[in-house]
Amino acid sequence: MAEQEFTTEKFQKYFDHSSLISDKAWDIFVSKLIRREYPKNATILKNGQVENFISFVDTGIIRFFIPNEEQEMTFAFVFENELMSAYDSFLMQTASTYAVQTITPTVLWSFTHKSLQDLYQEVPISNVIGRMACEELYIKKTARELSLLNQNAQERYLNIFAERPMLLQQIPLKYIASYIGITPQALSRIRRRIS
Amino acid sequence: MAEQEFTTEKFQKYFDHSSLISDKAWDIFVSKLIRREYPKNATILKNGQVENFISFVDTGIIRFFIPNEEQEMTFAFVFENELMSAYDSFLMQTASTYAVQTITPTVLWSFTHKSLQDLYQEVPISNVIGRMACEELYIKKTARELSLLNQNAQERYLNIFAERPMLLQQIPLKYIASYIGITPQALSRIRRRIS
DNA sequence: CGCCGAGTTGAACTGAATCAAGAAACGTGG
DNA sequence: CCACGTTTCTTGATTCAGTTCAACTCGGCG
Repeated sequence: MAEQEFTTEKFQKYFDHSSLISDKAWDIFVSKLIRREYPKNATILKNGQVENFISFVDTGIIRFFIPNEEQEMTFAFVFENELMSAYDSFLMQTASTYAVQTITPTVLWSFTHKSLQDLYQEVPISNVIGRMACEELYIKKTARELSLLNQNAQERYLNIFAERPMLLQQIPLKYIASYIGITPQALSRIRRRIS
Repeated sequence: MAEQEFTTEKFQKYFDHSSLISDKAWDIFVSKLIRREYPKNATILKNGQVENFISFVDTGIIRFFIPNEEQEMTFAFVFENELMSAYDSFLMQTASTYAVQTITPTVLWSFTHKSLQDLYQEVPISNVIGRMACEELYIKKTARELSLLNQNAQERYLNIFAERPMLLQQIPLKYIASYIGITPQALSRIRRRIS
């Protein structure tokens, strides 16, 4: 099997820190997993397409953005050991309003929509996957909403910096700027002020 | 049964617009529903408490806010025919970082955390409830994130106004201001400019 | 009747946008 | 491996939306 040439170790650690899931269930999970690999700056999902996957990021950095506006807007980053999906598109199986792209070379372990539905039927405990995806994505969005409401740009930048000091160096400033909600110029000035 | 004195009609319409759910399943659903009623300005959930419910708003307007900061911040409104929960607290069963309060007299139909877990076991289709809650809440948050990122205060106000012209009149301006992310003074000026 | 919170209005200030131009880094082809 | 062009980042000057502080109005309620 293709899967066995690569390790799903990180994936398993992520989902089963408390070892609730039997070996048998794991075998089924893993049999449905698809390994996807991308170089840097590769498009994972175009806006207008329907998201077909919930993916675990084994390696790499990914960004979500809205293109075609006068200037595109990056509104999310996903890092190693996190779940990733254009979740609203995935849930409703409707066209995504945003696009997804790699920033660095990326390896994903993905469930398709169909295989996840199958899993829900076959292996009740696989609900943890759907639930954890929802939890992770929802909690992140809540945190972000609050950050956008009651922090200013500099505070937001310092926060990201505190959480991901080194990863940040791999992300172009203009993406970070639009994520923070300011222009690249403004972010450049903030950076100078800090150092 | 207490439930039968009141009508769960709106609730049923909301969940079953395509009549997928059998009468039998509905009976089980309804048997687990708890009716909760509040006057205006009543506290539904204090920050620090664990959210025990996913609720359907039959009647009323509710706000979510973060208290105890120098000035509290309202970050969400929920209206009639929508689902409502301090969902991150509910999912993880951890203390909520925010509080929930009624703005107008309110009637909720609520599932407890426990009864929802039971339902998942007994009635497979009840997953639609969890999924629809997640969908609704997630999609709302996504829309809001984008609004906070690429609209200014005036655009955000006009949007709410377009979506909920009359409901808005029932919500104190200061709540709307903090929801939009500006001061009441600034919102007052925006209003004048518009009319 | 007077108080109090909510909303309005004004003036000074500030953080970030915009416009513009230069410096540094990056990739591609010769 | 260098030279070139393109993109990214920095810096400056100006403008603007929204904050802050302060005073005043209005409506509801004791």
